[in-house]
Amino acid sequence: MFESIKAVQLVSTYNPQSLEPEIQSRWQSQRAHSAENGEGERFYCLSMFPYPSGKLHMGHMRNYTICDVISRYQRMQGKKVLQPMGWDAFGLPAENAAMAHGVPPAKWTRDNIAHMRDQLKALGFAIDWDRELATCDPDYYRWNQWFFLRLLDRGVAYQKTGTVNWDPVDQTVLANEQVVDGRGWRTGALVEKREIPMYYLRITDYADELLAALDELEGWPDRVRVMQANWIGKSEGAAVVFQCGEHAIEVFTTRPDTLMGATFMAVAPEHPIATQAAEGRADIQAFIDECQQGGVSEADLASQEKRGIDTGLTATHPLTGDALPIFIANYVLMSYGSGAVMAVPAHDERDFEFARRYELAIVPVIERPNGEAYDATQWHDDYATKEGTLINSGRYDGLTCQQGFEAIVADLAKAGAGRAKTQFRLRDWGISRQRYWGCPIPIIHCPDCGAVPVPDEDLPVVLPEDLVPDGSGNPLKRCEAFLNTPCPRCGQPAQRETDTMDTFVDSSWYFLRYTCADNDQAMVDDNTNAWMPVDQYIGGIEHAILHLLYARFWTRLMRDEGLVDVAEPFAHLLTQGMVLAETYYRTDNAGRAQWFNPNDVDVSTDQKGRVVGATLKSDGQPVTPGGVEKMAKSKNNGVDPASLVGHYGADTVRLFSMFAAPPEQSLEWSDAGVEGAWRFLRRLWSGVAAHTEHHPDATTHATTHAPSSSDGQGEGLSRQAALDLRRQLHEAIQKVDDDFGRRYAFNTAIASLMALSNEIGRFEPETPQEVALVQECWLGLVQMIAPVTPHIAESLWQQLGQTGSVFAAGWPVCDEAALVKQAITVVVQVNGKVRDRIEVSPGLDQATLEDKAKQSDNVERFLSDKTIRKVIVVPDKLVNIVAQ
RNA sequence: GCCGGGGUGGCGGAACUGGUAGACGCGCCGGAUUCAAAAUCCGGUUCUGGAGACAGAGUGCGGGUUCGAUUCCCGCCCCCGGCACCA
Repeated sequence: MFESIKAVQLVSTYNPQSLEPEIQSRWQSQRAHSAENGEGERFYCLSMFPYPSGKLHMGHMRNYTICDVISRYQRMQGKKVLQPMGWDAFGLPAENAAMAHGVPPAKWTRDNIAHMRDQLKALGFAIDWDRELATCDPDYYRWNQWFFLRLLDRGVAYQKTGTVNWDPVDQTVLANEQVVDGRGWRTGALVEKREIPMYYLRITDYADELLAALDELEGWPDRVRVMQANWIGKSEGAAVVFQCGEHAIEVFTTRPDTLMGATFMAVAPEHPIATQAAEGRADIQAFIDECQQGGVSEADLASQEKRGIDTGLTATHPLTGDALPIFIANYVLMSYGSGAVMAVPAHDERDFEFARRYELAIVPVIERPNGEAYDATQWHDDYATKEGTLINSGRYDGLTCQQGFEAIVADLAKAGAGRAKTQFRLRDWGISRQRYWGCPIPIIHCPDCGAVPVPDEDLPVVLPEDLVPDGSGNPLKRCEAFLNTPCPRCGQPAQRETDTMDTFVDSSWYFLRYTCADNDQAMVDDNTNAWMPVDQYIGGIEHAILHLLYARFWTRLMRDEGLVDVAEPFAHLLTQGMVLAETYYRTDNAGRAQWFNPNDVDVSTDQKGRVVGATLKSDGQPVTPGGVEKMAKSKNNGVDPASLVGHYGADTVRLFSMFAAPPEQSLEWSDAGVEGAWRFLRRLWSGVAAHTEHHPDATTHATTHAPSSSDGQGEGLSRQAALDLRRQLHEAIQKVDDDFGRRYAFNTAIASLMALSNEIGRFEPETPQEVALVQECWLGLVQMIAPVTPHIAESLWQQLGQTGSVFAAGWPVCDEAALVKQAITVVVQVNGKVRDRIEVSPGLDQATLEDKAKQSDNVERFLSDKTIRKVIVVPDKLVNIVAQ
């Protein structure tokens, strides 16, 4: 026995560096991952496609491993699986790289794609590479342009002005990301808000449908549905008209019941009333100018100090006729509603703060639900109640909020000063970007004909790929060859639109294109309807709102154009968590932190394993742990998947990333944890090797299909240890099937496979039937681990005497008969505290269980001086004796 | 500021429908093997007290419901994601 194991170790060691490429080339030559394979039901398994930033990072690796495990599991269920891959290849980072290195974005992007494609292939994902696409290819983006023209025809796409960040030094539009503390990231200049003409898509026309359909998206996480619902933000309220001289100012309020408590109005700095008020008033103009500074992002606007200025103008309250002062306020957004609000400081927290600051009247018009007096010096959350009774509201006094709402809206309507109104928070989608590296908007500007659509036969409008941006505006504006073209309508010299499309346009329909990537005649075709909707979509939670909402919207636009049947593109959604790692730093003399990669740091622990210090490997001097953070360049805590794959092989890295955390939670990277995954695979390898060496005949009765109860497995077993092992195998089959197929709890599935592996290793077969059982166990284990670690599984499958691919073998079948237990453990509690555990046969009746529980010595000890009040019996589980 | 999520041993996590808190892995401690080390194998490992049997405490904090709460309810604290031009 001892010698045979020794021999096995000599002839057979786990060497993923040679094994994995060999298995991968076999898959490739057999076209194992083509979506054409398989007879069964279709299963479309999709990952959010990567931005080709340079090299694969851990977030990609995690995303695609989850997708691959699900794809391979579904394939083992006999389904015809589509798992495609592509590149979200337009975008800002390519322009930044171009500026830094003087290389055109196109070259940088395509080089990155080539490198990252190789990295993906080394990870052994079952991707159908025949369907690969990149959004920067004219073959792809021509359909963006073609469809945009359809949207223009239908009036879904239209032009209006929008606000952008303007860097006055570089004379360029900045992305929100490029505005740091209100200043341009390169120039440090104070950023200004600037209005420019842009193209928009009428997503607001679909607001109701996009909202209502969320209820039916049962395969989506609740949190994503809630976030989207709140983003769309449907609110029922009233439009109320205030007169200001000859101007009518319309505002929207969700609380018309508080109208009698309105004591002032506030308008956005860009509002026409503000512009009017600034005439001849330098102080007001100065305030407006100040508001024009800084970035346009809502986070910046909403978190800044609430400030305002009195315009000196007043508006007439539509019901009381009172003159309300009109303020310009920096917290009122021109882009939401009408850019003006009525302020009811007594019942709105922001208005309350503003009124306190500028000493404006605060008039409570709802009684506090708790009956206490209104305290105008301090905000209390119940001031925003909708459950009170109206006061100080003239003839509305005594009404409930709901009654007041209706009565006041009715009176406003009668007076022609308002009406009930539904308002959405959602705004139309601005798709114009003043950038080079994107899909050109197919418009030609003619001095006579205006904005003329490019005729379909002239598509695609091809983006020149040799330009290098320098940070000062869009290089397309200086590219004569692109710019100048005759007007398609009148033929005289005209210029192309130089704005490109938001990259969210590219990512709003790429999943449709995978189904027909080789079709050069149409955007989508019959294959699209055959594959759609996507059965399982996997990607980062950071896309919960924008990308996923735009994709839902765009799919509806294509439905309404008659191009696809479905409205909802993604039936099931899994939002994966981020990948984190420990950070280490030192602070230099200037107080700046210098960050060190975890790979370059040694950590020391005390006798109990607690971390007591960390030192830099290169100099042995201490570094400070900075906590666990998202892997990022700025904290230098990124771990490169490619180098880990080089060291341990893909299977180890895949196994660790699926084992260390459930997919929806953040995953903390740990080199020691990767070692653990590596050890497990080596034990698995040597366990199988020992079995096949020691029992070579066990593998000669090999089957080419999954073992199941109908094969007569399990017959002839009598030893309890053998029955227990077989039960553990079949419990694992049940558990892993549920974890992979329903729960997506890959971590617990792997845990039970590790436990099963430990049990097989402990078991020493004594009869030929028991050897057959061990063979059954190894086969089942290899099949079940295959979706996670496909390379080692293919190899072990063959070593166990099976022919063909483990993925063709299907999924092991649970034998219910094997699950039956002889004895179960029942917990006995006294007053809710566990005092004993008793072994009983299953299915015992309540009275017997209760008696057995009371006979326990330890239980008697706790009951000695007490009277039993009540006994709760949960059959096969627990007895709780309540005593005093 | 607004919307959403999270917080359990030294660490990652498990406990799926209110019923044994800590599966599995890492780390650490002890042992075997070794001239020695690495690797490997075996045992232990929530904390406190106890030689042990066992007892007490314990799931971010404070309260509540319940025979029983990591799980449900109320109030707080901290961390993370998104906020419409990063992708």
